[in-house]
Amino acid sequence: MPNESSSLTIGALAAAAAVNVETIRFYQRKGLMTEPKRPYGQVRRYDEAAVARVKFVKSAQRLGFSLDEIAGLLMLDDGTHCDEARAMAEQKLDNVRLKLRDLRRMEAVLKRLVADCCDRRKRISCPLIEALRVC
Amino acid sequence: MPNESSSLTIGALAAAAAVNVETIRFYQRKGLMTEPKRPYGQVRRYDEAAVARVKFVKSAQRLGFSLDEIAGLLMLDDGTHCDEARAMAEQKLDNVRLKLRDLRRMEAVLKRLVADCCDRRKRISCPLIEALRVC
DNA sequence: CTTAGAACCGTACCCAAGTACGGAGTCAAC
DNA sequence: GTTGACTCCGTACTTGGGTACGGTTCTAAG
Repeated sequence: MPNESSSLTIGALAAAAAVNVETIRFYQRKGLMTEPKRPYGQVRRYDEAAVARVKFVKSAQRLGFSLDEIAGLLMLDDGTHCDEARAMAEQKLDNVRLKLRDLRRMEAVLKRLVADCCDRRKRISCPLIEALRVC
Repeated sequence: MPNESSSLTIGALAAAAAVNVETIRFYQRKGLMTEPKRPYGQVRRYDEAAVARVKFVKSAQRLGFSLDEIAGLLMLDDGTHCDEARAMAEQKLDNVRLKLRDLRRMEAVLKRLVADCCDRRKRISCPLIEALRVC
């Protein structure tokens, strides 16, 4: 009984990555996951790399990347298409830095809001909207 | 002819905030914008605060907040419900800090990818997935 | 062997966040 | 006072990212 860690069924993979089984199948249809071989008859087996991949997709999504963009990011990773990969990475990097800039501003605003909120001596006007107006 | 800056039609508002007219109407239906009075017969007029509000919604969206969350953020702003506002702001702040952490990691990874990409002496393996695995 | 619980597969359905459409009303300019 | 652009409103459609369903096939345990 081959009980290597690299032998997860789709259900085990989904559980390990904390997503729905249907989500795995959806990602396969979208090309975000390759469908692995089927060493035991008709049932596919997945390894730890697949778990990492699904978790990566979920992380990148939380950062606001679309599945199409994530597919692009994942392609950077295969070693070939070096120039394209570099160009994409540079563009994503700009993208990420813009998000960072906005988020830092948001952090500052929320921090101030929390600090000043119930301090009625400092009457706050509208720091939230004000802070993001400069975009 | 009252040409005050606080007298935009919906079309002018949409243009000023760089969104579709339908989006403004959609936000009104969602309660993200209040429908203003109609000083000239049947046509609504908007002011600069409305422009700021729409831009705020768009900024917050880029940071990954949903429209429902943004509605919550905007309610923080009315001065009342101080305790709730504070609690929401604190929760959002945690939220924002998590995003910042992930994005910084992503920035580092992409930076390295750009630097190392075409340098075949340093054979990169899989920094992208690796970097976000720890979530 | 049988049989319960997965996996497989296609198709249908769902929600969020808009976008498009079409008919009716309004307004400013000519 | 008509024309053309704009507004209003309701309803329908679209896209992205899944979820659910239901019939069939596997597979492992009893």
